[in-house]
Amino acid sequence: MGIKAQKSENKPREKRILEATARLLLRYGYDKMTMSDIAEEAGISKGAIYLHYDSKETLVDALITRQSIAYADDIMTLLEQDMDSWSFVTLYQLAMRLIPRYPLLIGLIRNNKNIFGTYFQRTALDMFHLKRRSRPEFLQLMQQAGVIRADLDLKLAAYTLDYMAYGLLTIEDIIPPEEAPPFEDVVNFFGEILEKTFTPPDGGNKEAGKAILMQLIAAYKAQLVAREETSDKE
Amino acid sequence: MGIKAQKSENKPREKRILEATARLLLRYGYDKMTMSDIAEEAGISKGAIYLHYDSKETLVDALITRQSIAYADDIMTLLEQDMDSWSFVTLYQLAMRLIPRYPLLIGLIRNNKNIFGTYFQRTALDMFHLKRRSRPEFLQLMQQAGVIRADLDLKLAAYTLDYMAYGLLTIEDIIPPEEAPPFEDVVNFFGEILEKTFTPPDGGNKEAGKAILMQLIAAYKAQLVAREETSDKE
DNA sequence: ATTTGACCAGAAATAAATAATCGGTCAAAC
DNA sequence: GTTTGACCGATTATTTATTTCTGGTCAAAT
Repeated sequence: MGIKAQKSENKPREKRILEATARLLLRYGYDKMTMSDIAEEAGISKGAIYLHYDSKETLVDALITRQSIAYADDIMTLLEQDMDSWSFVTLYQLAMRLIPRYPLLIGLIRNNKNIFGTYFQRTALDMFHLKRRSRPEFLQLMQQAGVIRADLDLKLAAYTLDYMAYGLLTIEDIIPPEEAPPFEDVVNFFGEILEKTFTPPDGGNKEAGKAILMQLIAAYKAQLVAREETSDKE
Repeated sequence: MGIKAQKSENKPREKRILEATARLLLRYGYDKMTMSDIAEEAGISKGAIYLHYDSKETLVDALITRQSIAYADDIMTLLEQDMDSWSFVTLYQLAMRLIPRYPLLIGLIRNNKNIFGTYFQRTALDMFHLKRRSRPEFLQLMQQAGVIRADLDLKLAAYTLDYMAYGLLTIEDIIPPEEAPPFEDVVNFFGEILEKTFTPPDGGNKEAGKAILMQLIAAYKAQLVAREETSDKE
């Protein structure tokens, strides 16, 4: 494992391949998008793609990993900006506010067959951290730090966060976006709900909570980066 | 319109047809379920079905209407029982608590193609009140009665109720039910969230709110019954 | 008056044969 | 060392012909 011929180090080209793939995935979907399409969109030859990735599948794997990292980065950046007004809720609010920047990740979470088609049958989905849900263990750390109400059942809280987030991402199947209130407002109210329901009245030790949080996100990102670096097949 | 040959008044048989249809819809789905299947399951001949319904489509229309009425009845019954401990939230909590009794209605709300298949292409979906979402106008009445916080943006509130309910009904696509907390707990917590977020601190005039509510549900049910009675095609 | 089930035409499924496409390779070009 | 694109086997799509099935009807039976 890992002694496969190493891949090209031509980073700019790699980036263009990934960007082309992202565009075409959204436009055509996994099954209709051909490797030739990608090459053309990226302005290179088909063979060049295989200088970077072993297969169509691993290419999409890499794209997803890349976007997950970017998403985590986005969240961390804005979390740091929000240093002063931070609460436990900020993380979830940011996660919702920023996810529209990554329609592919939305497609992943939603199991959008239009976008991913047979890719879902080929790849072990749960390898992606994204597919995993809010972990009660994480909430427990937050609770111990005092930024989540002590009397909250954490499995219930995690489940609630999950279905709210999922509902927010899928409700467009029922309500056309043009009938929806501004997304910004929806996310703000979402945060208000969490604040009123999950946060203890006194607010808890916000600094401690935030420290733990940043640590966890950094660990998560490190995990993603590690996967990106061992992207050669076994 | 309406001068079509009137249908059989054999109510017990009608009921058995509808029950058979409900079972087979869930087992086979609309497209795989044949009229002969239904006849056999109901223990009658195929022709007998057409003594009650003009087509497969109107049969399913009728079934949905029937179940919608039953659902509304269930809610009203339990609302009346809850006379004393009532709050604005009770309605939504009951609606969620009772909906699992009506898997077909869940399928409708979710646009479950497994169950309804091509039926969705044939029928104007929005004829079903169920498909319509929380109406801000309804919330406005509740707000005027004082059982909803005065400072709440009602379009936002309606949208939030919608995506929460939708998320609750669809999250099983992501989280297998056996990993979920007891549904009863989830619904209770759902109610707690609404209570904390939507209800004014003083609780408002609950009697007034409840009176309006019962009136609206009765009107809704009357509308459904009316449709059931004019179920002959134009 | 009711109820049935054989029957019909159109729709849908199946099968077979053929054509087109695509993921991936690698000798040749650069 | 890099990059390319013609090429290959396998999968997938298209076409055509054939068969089966199904929603709906109605003359006959009850």
